[in-house]
Amino acid sequence: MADLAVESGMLSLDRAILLLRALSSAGESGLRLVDLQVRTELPKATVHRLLSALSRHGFVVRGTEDKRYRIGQELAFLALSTLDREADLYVVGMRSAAALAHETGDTVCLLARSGIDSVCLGRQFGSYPIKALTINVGDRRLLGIGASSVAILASMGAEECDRLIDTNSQLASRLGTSYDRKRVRSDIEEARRQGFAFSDGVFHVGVRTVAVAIRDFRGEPIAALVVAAIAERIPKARIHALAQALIRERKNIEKTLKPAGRTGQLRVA
Amino acid sequence: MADLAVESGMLSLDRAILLLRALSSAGESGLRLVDLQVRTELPKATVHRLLSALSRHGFVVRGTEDKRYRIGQELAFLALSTLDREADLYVVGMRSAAALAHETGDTVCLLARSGIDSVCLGRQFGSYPIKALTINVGDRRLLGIGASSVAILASMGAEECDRLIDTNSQLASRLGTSYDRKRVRSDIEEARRQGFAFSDGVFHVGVRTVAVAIRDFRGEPIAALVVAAIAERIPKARIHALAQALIRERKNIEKTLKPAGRTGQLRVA
DNA sequence: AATGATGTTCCGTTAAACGGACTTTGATGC
DNA sequence: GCATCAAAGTCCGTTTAACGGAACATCATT
Repeated sequence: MADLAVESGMLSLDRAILLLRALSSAGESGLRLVDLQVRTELPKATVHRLLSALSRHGFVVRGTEDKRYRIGQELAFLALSTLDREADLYVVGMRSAAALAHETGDTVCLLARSGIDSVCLGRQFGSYPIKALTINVGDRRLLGIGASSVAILASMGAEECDRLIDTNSQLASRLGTSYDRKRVRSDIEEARRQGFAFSDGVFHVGVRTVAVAIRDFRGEPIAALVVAAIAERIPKARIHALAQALIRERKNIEKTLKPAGRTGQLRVA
Repeated sequence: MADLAVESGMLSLDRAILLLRALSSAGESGLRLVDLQVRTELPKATVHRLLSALSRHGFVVRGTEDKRYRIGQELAFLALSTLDREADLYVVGMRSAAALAHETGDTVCLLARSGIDSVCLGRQFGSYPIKALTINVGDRRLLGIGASSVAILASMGAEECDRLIDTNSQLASRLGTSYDRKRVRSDIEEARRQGFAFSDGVFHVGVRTVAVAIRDFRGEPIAALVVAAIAERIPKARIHALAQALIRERKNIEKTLKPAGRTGQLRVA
């Protein structure tokens, strides 16, 4: 299973969560049993058994017409109770995102790290009429793809970073999507040197993005802020100004998050 | 474990979810290991083992200061991908809730059924200056407590209804909270006769509520709409008018939900 | 320092998950 | 209609990994 799972014990749970992650990445379109087989490298019977169990609890649902598996409502129901906690990543992050969107005129996204990928928590649009809609709320992307996840990789420990690149490139090759290790590594180098990540059309041609990672009190990256716009809006000369603005907001966020007693919680309201 | 778990196989997963449910009900304040022991009637070692596994994945977190367990962010991250689907319970339900709040001037909530309890999905306030804040978004309540969950119980099959009353009263007694089976049963009778549920100060004294259940295409109750206000606002004479309005919206919702191909999904936006 | 309550780890037992092989379903083509 | 293939679902003997009682550790309380 290419050690996508975490270390020790509670195997069935690990696998169940592996499936949920895969389904979550697939989003609205859902996945068939085979797809999940490929993605998780689990035997068919196992996938089937786990999906049945997850269905019973409403964590997974099957479409009535197309018989694809999708994330069920129960997950959201359980998560709702976490959605109105204060002083957490979402509230603080989105405040910064809004400020940046207003200031730059471009699209700003807040991403969180989640296992081997990043999730888009929210977006803010600036006033510039051509919006770069690179990512939707809830979208997941393997760490390594896009400036924001490069920024996240760049600010974590080298071992973990390497492990993730390995895992993700294997997974990507299994899925037939592209994941150029060398390129990812050099992007990370670059990001470490510069203090921010920059990407030019890796995901959508003609779109440039600048990103910084946000770290928790231990220094571990937990999220990222990214500004996106069409290439013409982000000429070389502007990159640094954007980076500065991002770094400023990063500082704000980290300062606000620091004294939080409990681990930062997501808020969507 | 008082058969809180569902039938067959995948025991560890069932138990893990049992824990998540308990933690979700507890909300912001979290729970200690012992509390979870009591709530789930699982042996200490088992609870501990499961919690460790859930922590590893971020489904559960422990406060850094107080060492209580709470629902982690990962659940919300996975659920985010379901949050922007169209034509689903949340969108449709909240539209009705808004209409009712506007029309009645009172507080209207949309609840969904989730296992042995109901979850508040959203609220809408009317113009009347004294708001009945009986429940917050994400709050869970055992089915049987409050008009909305009585409405839900009243429109499900008798066997399932009985089973739930048993399970919930046992659970309530374990937790030391009140759950009067006889009363619940007679409330349900009443609701069946009337076609809506009414309650007077069961949860908060001085607050009256009127509720109807919302059923899916199979006729199974999946949600409820409830109007809440201080007792003076809901004299006998007004109950029927409120019920009529609720029933009207219930029809709207059920009609809209019916043709939906995929199972209704939650949307929070 | 002692007591009680809560949290964590150990480890032998055994039931429960595992997964290879087989069966069923259903779509596509001749 | 029948044949063919892919995907989904089921069976069941094997073995592993979850289970949980008990011992140990930690923390709070007086």
